[in-house]
Amino acid sequence: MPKVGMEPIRRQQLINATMAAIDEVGLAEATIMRIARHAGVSAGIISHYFGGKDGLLEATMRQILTDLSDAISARRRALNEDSPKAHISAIIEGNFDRTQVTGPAAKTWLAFWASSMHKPMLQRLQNVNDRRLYANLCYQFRRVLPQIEARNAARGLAAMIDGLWLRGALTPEGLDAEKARHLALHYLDQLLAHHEYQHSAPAH
Amino acid sequence: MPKVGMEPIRRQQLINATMAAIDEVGLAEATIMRIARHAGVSAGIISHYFGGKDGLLEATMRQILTDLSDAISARRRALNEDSPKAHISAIIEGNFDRTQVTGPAAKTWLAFWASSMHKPMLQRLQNVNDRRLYANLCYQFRRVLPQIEARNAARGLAAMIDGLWLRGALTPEGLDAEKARHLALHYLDQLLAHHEYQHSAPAH
DNA sequence: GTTTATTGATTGAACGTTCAATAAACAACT
DNA sequence: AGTTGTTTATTGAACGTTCAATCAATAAAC
Repeated sequence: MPKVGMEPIRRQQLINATMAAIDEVGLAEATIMRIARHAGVSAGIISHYFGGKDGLLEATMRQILTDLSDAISARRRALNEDSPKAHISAIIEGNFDRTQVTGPAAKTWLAFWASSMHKPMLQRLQNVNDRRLYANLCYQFRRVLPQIEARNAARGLAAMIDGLWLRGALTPEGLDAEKARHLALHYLDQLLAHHEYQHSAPAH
Repeated sequence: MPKVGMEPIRRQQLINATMAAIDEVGLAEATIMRIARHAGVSAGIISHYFGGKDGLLEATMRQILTDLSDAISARRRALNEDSPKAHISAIIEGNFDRTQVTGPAAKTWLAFWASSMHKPMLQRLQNVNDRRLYANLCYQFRRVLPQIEARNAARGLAAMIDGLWLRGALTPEGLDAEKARHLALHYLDQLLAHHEYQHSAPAH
């Protein structure tokens, strides 16, 4: 049933099928036959469009990172104030975006995370994304905190976000996005309140 | 070279070899032969002592969890005060114990974490350990905070600890235990300070 | 001589990749 | 409008590899 212009459609189908398969049986048992069956195509097509299994996995991780990045950017662009707290809140809420946090994406994310320890290409992707998050947080915190404190705040908040993700992916019920958001935002309040206190009541 | 009473020695050798192999090439490529070579024995011995690869992996995860538990228990037993803060600090410091945080153990830990999403036995082990940590934190926080706040504090601190672990396992340089401890303890101070403030200066 | 410990070749299953075959869609030409 | 040739899309069987598990053989210790 070949039609022209199938490439972008098939690529997307196969990426989605990859996440579905990983969600279902894990990365170790996500064979190309299982992924192909999920997408309703034959196994051979994967090598045709992605050059092999590794290419498909890389493309899948790329998409997850892009989606996350987009979710954060969209929220930051929609802000109507420019305060550090508003920006950081947007970053937090983007990280717990529905599309990111739900089922397949979250488990695939964690699977790639573990896998990236020993696959240079995945490690590179993960590293770039990580540094960007850290740099953004650092920049915003720096506007209201001394450098050392800003770096610690950025490290702490990044760890908190990742930890909530991790625990969300592991619990069978999935991540409670609302609770996670609340905990992260509360922590952010504490990080910033510490500053407010220093500056609004310095004589203490 | 068979001597009698080799069983406990071989079991420990193979468990250590498993962590070394996972640290070296990751869980996916930690084959029976590679693990056996690390331990300086033949491949067949693994099935002999552990009934198969799965048995060895389960025993390895069990040991990591036991070591972690012991590190925490030892620090709590060594306390000379009974305050919630002292107990929770001991839990934090136990989690960032040297033997836990260094190289092989940390990467193996994360690998099992990801793997436990789809292997019921590993999931069970991870779940038991998780609930114990949460219950302990909850109990200590409950001594100085209202129940809802205590639960949130426990969830937040658990997420922070896991997040720091996760990021430590992923960075090529390994986890900076000192920084991690500092961030977690600082967060703990904030969680408790919030309470102190409410109770020691209620008229404010 | 029996038990305990260990080896390593063998087996069978599973996987990713390749490629010749096939078929629909399109283009050119009558 | 119909025929023919070319391109694009897809299949699935065959191939070679890799792995975990098995087990008969072996050797030290008792």
